[in-house]
Amino acid sequence: MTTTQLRKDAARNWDRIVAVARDLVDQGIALQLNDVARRAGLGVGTVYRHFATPEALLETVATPCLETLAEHGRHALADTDIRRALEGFLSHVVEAQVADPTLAVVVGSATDALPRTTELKRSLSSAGTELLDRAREAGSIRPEVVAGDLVPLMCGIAHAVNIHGGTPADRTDTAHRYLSMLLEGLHTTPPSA
Amino acid sequence: MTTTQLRKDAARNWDRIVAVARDLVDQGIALQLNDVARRAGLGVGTVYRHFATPEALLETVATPCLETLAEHGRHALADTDIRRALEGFLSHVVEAQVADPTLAVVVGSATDALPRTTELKRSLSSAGTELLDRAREAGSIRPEVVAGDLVPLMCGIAHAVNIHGGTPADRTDTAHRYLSMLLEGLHTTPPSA
Amino acid sequence: MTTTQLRKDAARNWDRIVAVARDLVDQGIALQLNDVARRAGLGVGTVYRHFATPEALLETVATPCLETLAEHGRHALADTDIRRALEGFLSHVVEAQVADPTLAVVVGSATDALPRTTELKRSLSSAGTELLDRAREAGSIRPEVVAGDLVPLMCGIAHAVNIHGGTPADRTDTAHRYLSMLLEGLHTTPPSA
Amino acid sequence: MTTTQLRKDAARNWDRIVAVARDLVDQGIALQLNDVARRAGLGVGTVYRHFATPEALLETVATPCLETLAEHGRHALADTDIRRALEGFLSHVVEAQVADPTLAVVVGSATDALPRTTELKRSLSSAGTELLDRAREAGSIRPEVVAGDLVPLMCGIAHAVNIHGGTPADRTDTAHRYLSMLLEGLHTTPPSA
DNA sequence: GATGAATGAGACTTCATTCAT
DNA sequence: GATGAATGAAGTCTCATTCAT
Repeated sequence: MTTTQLRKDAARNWDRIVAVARDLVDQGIALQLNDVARRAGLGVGTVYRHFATPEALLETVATPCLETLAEHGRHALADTDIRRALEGFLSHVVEAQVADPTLAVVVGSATDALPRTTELKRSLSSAGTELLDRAREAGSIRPEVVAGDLVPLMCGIAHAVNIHGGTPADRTDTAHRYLSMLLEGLHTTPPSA
Repeated sequence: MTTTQLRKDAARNWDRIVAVARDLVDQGIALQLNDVARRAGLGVGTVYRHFATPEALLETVATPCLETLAEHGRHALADTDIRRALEGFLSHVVEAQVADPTLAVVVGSATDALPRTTELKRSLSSAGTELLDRAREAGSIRPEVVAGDLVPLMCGIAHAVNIHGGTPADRTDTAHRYLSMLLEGLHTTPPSA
Repeated sequence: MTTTQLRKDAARNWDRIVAVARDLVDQGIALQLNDVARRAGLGVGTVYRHFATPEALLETVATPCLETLAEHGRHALADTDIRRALEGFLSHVVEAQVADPTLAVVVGSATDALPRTTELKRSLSSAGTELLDRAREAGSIRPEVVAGDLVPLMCGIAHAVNIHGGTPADRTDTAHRYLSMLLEGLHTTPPSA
Repeated sequence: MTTTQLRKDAARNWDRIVAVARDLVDQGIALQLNDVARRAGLGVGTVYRHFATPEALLETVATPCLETLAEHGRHALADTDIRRALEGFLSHVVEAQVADPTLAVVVGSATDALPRTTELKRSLSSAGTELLDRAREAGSIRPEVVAGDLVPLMCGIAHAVNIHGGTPADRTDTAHRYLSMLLEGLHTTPPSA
């Protein structure tokens, strides 16, 4: 019950808008509320009523992914293998960012349009921080890496993958390669030592 | 003498346009030729005569930095310390990218507006490739890192630094930290081993 | 009722735009959507919403005349006097073209912006073709005149009248004179023989 | 000696400009003095010095054709076969107009940029008038056709041919067909009677 | 709530003409 | 005379947002 219950038709419109927006971002098309409205077969005003700004819509589109990632974070925190926990979590994050163009924007942005976004980003951050701190305390991570570096580094990898380009499968591969390079660098000793 | 030498007044305008553009990009303002013309106190047509597209102007603004980097590349190739050569070169590249917002765009773009840009980017690429190959052959770089990864990774670091934020000095620091993490990951053995 | 019916205010604007455009073409001023918007006291966007291109507006302005001509064509086809039918129809066409500058452009253009225009031009063409074929079969038209000549010849007469100039009344006279010369030439025997 | 003798280099430039302009009009490209200058490898100022307006250049390009036609007019006036004289002259005029896009514009225009153009147009007109008057007096032309109709009718035919379209050869054919239709209409009795 | 017409600032670009060199 | 850089008005078109229906 995060919000007032919408009337049934309003809810249907909300769903259509979000679905259309999801399609657009997946095709790499920038969100324009007019455009979204036209494609959804709705009036512009309706879209504006539901989403005051393009950012709000974008964040709404990104929310399910963020929720999934937050869920992964919670699972990772329950993992007793400290190293595997951190690496698995970061792996999920990078994979998601590479697969979903909205994440890079939302995660990298300093300001949020929706409280829910802020909440989810905080949840992700704190999971990452906790996992990193544990690893650092366990001596498997170099001490100069701090919590505030995680988000930038993940966004950096996503960006590097975008520059590198390729098919979706290539991109996932590249993302894992880059992440593993970075992890090498973060660790005090190579994992395969 | 109908060479590429500009008339004195035209050269003055060219300089003003580039200077204004440089100011704008340093302030993080997107280049718009109309806007540049107004701020430079020139007619729009004048700006268009010198720079057919915003991209051409942006690349012109970036050119001096690219030239400096290319020069560094040539120096690095003359260095007999293979590891120092590569690291020094990458360090310069990342520092420049972090200090100058135009570089990230120009280096990361798949297409160039000016032949000079293409030439410089190629020069940088080949220097990087050569340095990387030498290091790999010397056994100090993991074999899975290939030449095509250098540009994406440098852009990724620049992006990470932008997300991290901070004062210019902070940003330089962060860039070096991130680069050294990456280098750790690229190397077969830690440098301080 | 999401039909093509415009909202009342939108319809009022549509009418104003078309009226302004009609005034302009009657004064021999080329249609420019910006100009039309200014004169109609509307935003440019409004004009663009209604008419994507100057051509679409021009054709809309021409449409009523084309419809009247098409109607004449249908009447002429019902006339049992084959010669009178053809001559009356062409007379109407030439008179209209001379009185309305939009017709020459729309009729003479190889491409149409509006489907309605294409439809009307086709209707006119087929009426003309049918009337001409009947006359040729009746032996009153020289066999070398084919359907594809009608439109060019009508446009040619309109153009000749424009070159000749004069008051509107003069122009109508001239048009009839030129048409009757042409008809003399088309016929196998002079009508007054 | 219609003009002050040009310096040799100026004459060379003049020739180049006219040659380039001729090429352009033959390709159906509108004359723009900037464009002409660029293609001629000359400065805009040079073109402006020689031709104050695009019209002046266009008329200069058309001048040789007009002179040839005027010459034909003089020959026709010497022909004792009155009918052949008129038809031959008009045939030349129409053929020229169809082959050379500049003629339609220059002949159809009410105002001239160059005195030479006015002179040539007058010469053509008077030849046409004289030939027509002779034919009318000889009783072979309907009395209602007056001298002022010749230019409009020739332009009308040229325009009709343009609308009709086709290859250059087609166009010449069409022009002759249309002219012979018109001549049928102008004559009191068919020529083949 | 839903609709979509209206708005108008503002970006981009072209081009005829002038004038300093 | 020749050059071509500069000008800037004017046109085209887009789009985020508002508001009457």
